[in-house]
Amino acid sequence: MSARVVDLAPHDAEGLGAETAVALAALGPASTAPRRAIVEVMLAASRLQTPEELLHEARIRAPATSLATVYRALERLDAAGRVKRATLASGAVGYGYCATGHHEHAICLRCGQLQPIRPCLVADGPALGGFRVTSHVLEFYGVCARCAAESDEEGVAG
Amino acid sequence: MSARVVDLAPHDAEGLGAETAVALAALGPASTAPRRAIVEVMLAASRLQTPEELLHEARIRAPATSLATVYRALERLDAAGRVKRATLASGAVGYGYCATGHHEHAICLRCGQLQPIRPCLVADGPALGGFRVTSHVLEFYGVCARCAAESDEEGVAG
DNA sequence: GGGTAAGTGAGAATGATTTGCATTTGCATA
DNA sequence: TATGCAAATGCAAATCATTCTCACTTACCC
Repeated sequence: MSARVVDLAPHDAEGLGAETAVALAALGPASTAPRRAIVEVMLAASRLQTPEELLHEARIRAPATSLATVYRALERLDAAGRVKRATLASGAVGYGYCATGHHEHAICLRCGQLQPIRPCLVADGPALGGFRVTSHVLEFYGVCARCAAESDEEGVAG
Repeated sequence: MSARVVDLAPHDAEGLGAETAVALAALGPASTAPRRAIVEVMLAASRLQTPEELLHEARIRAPATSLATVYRALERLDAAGRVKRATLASGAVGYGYCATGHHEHAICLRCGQLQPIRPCLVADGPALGGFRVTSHVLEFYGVCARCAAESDEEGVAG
């Protein structure tokens, strides 16, 4: 990557409305309360969440939502290439919404923060010795600025 | 990636002996038949294999090997950063040995072929807006040359 | 060769994820 | 606005990869 300047994309509130529509479309033609709730929760979050967490949040908006529906939604969003799944340091599995459809992220293993990287560092196009690339994933794992600051404090304190 | 020339690394038979030692060391101080079998199977394979497949192959070399031991080995190798885990197109989960410790691969979703990319396209070093990178993963998903050729034949035939 | 800690196999347990099915809901049409 | 139908849902049971338990075996150091 040499000295190329790369930024983490800021959380983009403006695009939320349009992206909500995209996500709902990925779930199917019907717009139901549980689907809207799940999609809104995932879009509002800037970090990976467990299915249980998603369920809890979604129930605030649509109380009858069930865990099965959360999984069904994740399955469809995943089929549409819009879901990032990762195992966090705690061992829990987190899911996050991937608005760009490009899978280049910085993932904090401490808090699950999921930040897209822009511009994309890698292109899909080139053939690798006859290998036909259909998609790619670039992930940087580590500790986000906030978690790093917290652990620094702990280090001083303890 | 612009027009940078990148190659898939050829399967490196010469390094197998040394790498076997590295892998066994990652499993612990004792050199047992099941461990040697599992490591040899993983190193000999150029593609992702399911735990069941690994067990089957390992039993050819060490008949008493059990699935639990395969998982135990995978766990330790993973802790050493030497395991690549991916879900294939079939839905099966495949594990492969990652000799370089660098996780830059081309993965064929059809047959599970796992080829390291050299040289690495990405460095761990740079800070992403305060994000401390500890590791990264770059994966190109697609269809390897052989599977592509096969599906072309099918296309002509059918 | 003997002692001991580590490694192992078998099977049970676990827990995330998926599925079946009766019921409910959204949406198009009358 | 009322109605019909297909899609969506909740619940609970089923599935299945993975992990754990424990009695037994093995590798390794002395």
